[in-house]
Amino acid sequence: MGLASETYLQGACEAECPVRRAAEVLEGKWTTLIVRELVSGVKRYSELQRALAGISPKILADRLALLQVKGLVVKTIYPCVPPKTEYELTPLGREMEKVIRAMAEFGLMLQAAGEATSARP
Amino acid sequence: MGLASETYLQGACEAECPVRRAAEVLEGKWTTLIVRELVSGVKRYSELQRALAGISPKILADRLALLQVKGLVVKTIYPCVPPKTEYELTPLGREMEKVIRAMAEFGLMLQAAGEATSARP
DNA sequence: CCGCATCCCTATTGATACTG
DNA sequence: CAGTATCAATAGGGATGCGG
Repeated sequence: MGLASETYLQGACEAECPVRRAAEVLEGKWTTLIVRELVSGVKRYSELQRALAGISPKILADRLALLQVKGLVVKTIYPCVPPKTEYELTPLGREMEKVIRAMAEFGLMLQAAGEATSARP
Repeated sequence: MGLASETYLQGACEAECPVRRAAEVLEGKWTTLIVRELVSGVKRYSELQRALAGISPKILADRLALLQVKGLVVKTIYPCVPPKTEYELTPLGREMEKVIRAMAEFGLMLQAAGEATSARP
C-alpha cells in the first residue's frame, strides 16, 4: 500500500470519488457505531440496542435495513418463539473494519488532545 | 500497529469509546469530503465550494466553523478586497487523513462490487 | 465580486407507545 | 424479542441579501 494511494486525494470530489462513495454508505448518525459492533461478530437486534446506549429502535432498524440493501449486512430470521434475528457483516461489509480502526485511532488522538487542554490549572 | 488495536473494538460503545469520539467529529453530511479537500493543502472558501459540487454555502460555512471550534481547522482572514479567507488543517486535523484514506480504499471496493453486479448481462 | 448571514422550508432523527 | 406507528425536534438545503 501507499503507491497509488495518493490519487485518492487528488482533484475535485466528483461523483465517482471513492471517498464520496464511502461517505454515502457510512453517512447517518449511528451507522459507524453499528458497524463497530458488528465487526466483532454476529449480533442480535437486542444486543445492538443495548450496546448502543441512546439509540432509538426506529433508527437502529432503519440503519440495519439500509446496510442490508447496500449489501454490507445480512439478516437472518429464525422462525421460533420468542423471535430471534441475527445481523452479520458480509465480506464487503467487513471491508469497513479498516475505516472503523482508523476512526478509533483518531478518537484516541482527540481524547489525548482534549485531556491535555482541560488539564491546564 | 495491531498490538493493542483489538481493544478499540471490544466491549459496549460507551461515551468514552474512541470510535464514538471520532464519529462525533466526522458526523454530518459533507464533513469528510471537506476534510478530504483540506488534506491536500490550504484552500479558500470558494475553492472548497467549487470542488464540493452540490454543497450549499450555509452547510460549508457551518461545517468549517464546527471543525474550527473542535481544533481541527484554522481559518485565516486576509483583510483585502476582494475578501480572502483560507482554511487549513491543524496538526490534530491532519490525523484525519488516515480515516479519509481508509474510506477511499473502502470506496474502491464498493465501486468494484457495484460494477461486478451491474455487469451481469 | 467574495464570503458568508438570514429566512424559510424539507428531510432526517429522536422519544415514546404499542403490536405480532 | 423485534420491531412498527405516531408525533415532536433537529439538521440539511435553497434563495436571497449585504458588508467589505
